[in-house]
Amino acid sequence: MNKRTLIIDVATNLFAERGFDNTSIAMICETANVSKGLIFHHFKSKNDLLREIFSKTTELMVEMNKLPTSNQTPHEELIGLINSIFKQLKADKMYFQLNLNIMLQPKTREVLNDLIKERSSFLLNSVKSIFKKIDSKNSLIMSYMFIAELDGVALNYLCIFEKYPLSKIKKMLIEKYTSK
Amino acid sequence: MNKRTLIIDVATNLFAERGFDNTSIAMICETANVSKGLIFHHFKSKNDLLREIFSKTTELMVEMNKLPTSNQTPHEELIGLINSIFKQLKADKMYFQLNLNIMLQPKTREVLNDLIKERSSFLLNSVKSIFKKIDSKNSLIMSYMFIAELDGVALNYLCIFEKYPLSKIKKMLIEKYTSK
Amino acid sequence: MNKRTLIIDVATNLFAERGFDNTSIAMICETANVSKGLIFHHFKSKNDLLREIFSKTTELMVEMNKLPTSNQTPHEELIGLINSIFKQLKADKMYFQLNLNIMLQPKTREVLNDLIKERSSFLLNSVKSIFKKIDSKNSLIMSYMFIAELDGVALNYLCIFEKYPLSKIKKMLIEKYTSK
Amino acid sequence: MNKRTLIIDVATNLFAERGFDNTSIAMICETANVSKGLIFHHFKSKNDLLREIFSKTTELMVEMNKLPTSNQTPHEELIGLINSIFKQLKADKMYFQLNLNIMLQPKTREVLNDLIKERSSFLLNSVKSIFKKIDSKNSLIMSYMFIAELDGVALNYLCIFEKYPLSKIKKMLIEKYTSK
DNA sequence: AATGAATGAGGATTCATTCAT
DNA sequence: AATGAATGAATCCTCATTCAT
Repeated sequence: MNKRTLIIDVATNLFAERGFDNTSIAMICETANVSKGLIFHHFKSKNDLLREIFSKTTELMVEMNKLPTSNQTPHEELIGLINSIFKQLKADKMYFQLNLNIMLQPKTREVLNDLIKERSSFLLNSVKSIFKKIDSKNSLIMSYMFIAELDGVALNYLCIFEKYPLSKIKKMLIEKYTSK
Repeated sequence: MNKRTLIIDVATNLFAERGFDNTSIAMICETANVSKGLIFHHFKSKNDLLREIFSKTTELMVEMNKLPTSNQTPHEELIGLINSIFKQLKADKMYFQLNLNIMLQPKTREVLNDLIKERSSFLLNSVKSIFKKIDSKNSLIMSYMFIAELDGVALNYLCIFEKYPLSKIKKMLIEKYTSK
Repeated sequence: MNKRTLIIDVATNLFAERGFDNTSIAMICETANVSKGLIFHHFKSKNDLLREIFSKTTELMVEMNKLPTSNQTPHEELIGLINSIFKQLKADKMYFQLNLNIMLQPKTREVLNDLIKERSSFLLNSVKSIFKKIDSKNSLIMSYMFIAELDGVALNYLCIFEKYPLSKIKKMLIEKYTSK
Repeated sequence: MNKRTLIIDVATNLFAERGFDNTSIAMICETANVSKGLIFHHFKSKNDLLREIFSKTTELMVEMNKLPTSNQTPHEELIGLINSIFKQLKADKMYFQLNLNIMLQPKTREVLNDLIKERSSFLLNSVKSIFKKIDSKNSLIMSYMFIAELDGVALNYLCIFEKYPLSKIKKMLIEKYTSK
């Protein structure tokens, strides 16, 4: 594996597990078995490394949204979206936590400002393009609400409640967006 | 004003504006015009100061929930809750951000672990006691969903979207919980 | 018990157990259940407290040497001295360690300089007055040797060897100073 | 000269002159003209630096004991040992004081615990292997006594008496171990 | 005699980053 | 591409001491 990629991988995991501020370059070096020099050879700074990681995730999200949904009804599309998000939520807890984390911390927020805007407007548009087919007049507000629901569930599941009834919540959401 | 209280006040503001990790003790001292020693005289550590701040907020939330709602229908109670939360959300943006922030960062999360559990279970029970009067069978899951919606809105409003249609969202939520 | 005495007692124990530098005034306060102010009311400084403690020990040693030995031979006197020192060595390990400790550390050494000289010359004279009765010509050098032996045994017993054959060493010394 | 070695050298001198606790990292930096960072780049901690220094001394002692003594009688070996120790005692007063000092202070003692045991058992065995050739039955106790005498003399010379008759003491010891 | 708030200097350690090789 | 020595500012925290009450 390419050492540059290795560094990104290791850093992503450590940032997710320990937080950005609480992960030192030295720690990344030890875990990845590379020298400090190499990290600064590949990335301009620690912030730069974070930006790269954030971008990668955005790219992945964009990619996922390109999947063909041509012969699905908008409702089916929403269900598909819900399913895939809940699946990931379970699989990559840490990863989600990292993404919330760095968007909420003032310091990292500033560093990622442009990338956050870019990603969130992409997300909003993706969802809106589905809701438009259902109710073109209220599509914007319904998209905001849809995203809020999913983010809220993620937040509560990941960081607040101990025994979160994730599947029941999912069922409830699916029902809601099937019938409506 | 008591210097101890002053320190808490100043620290709360700085933590909210700059994040916990990115606020040094020195910065708190300068802002509050007290010596470093005094902070450690009153608080065992920086973490301890954070815990005190977090606890204070919880106390405030508990206090707010004690307000008499005896002659309200459960639906009216929910509307009241939504209204008060949206009002605060607008008034104390930074404060909400701090609370999300420290619950999401692994390091602070660990420090506050017990207090987070305590607060969230109190919150869940408060909401559940309202939903029980509406639909006792599904009260738990409906409470989780209600909290997720509010948290999601807060998250999106505070940290993700730039021009968030907060009042429209509020109206939508109130409608939802009025009719049902 | 007088609080002044209490402070001396507590400080002595802590200094012995943890070393002078590694014992903070705060720690003494907690252990003795007195305020910081009180310590500085009774003692000019931490160093002053140490001097008082050191002096107390010297006084004790002087006191012990006043015991009547009128009808003993000089050899019997030496045996008595050896016995009493070994007895104390076993009983007050920590206390001996403290005394060695503060005489060896440059910082505390300086603080106690005059008191150390005072004590050691008293000790030397005490021992010499015994040896004079045995061999007046070599009494000085024999006294130095005698003290070195006892100090060396104490040092090795207290701080260096794990299973020190203290009683065998004692027997050997007693034999040596009986026959000669 | 290698900077790592320089740091060890400077630290050794300062620890000896001022005591471990009373020597700050900053002081070492100034004296050695290196940055604080470099010290922590080469040594995990201040304690780690102390351990390294202590180990070095032990190594030196082990090395010295490897000198060929094949055609010497055991008595000659003892005399040689006494001579070399008294020579060093005069030459490296500070160094000896440091070694006594750190073994007596509870805090440093704990840090060096394993190394102290290692060194002292090596020393005991070295001496014992000589005494075995003289009096195999009492070799252990005689070794303990021999070490106690030397340590006691060192202690008294270095830290207690002002005008110590070192050469007379040495002569006395040599006589004792020649005739016996 | 006794308290505890308040200070400020100094402590070890961490860390992102640079640079010569 | 890769190393690791070297830096210096910043960080949390400790501590003896003072002072008003």
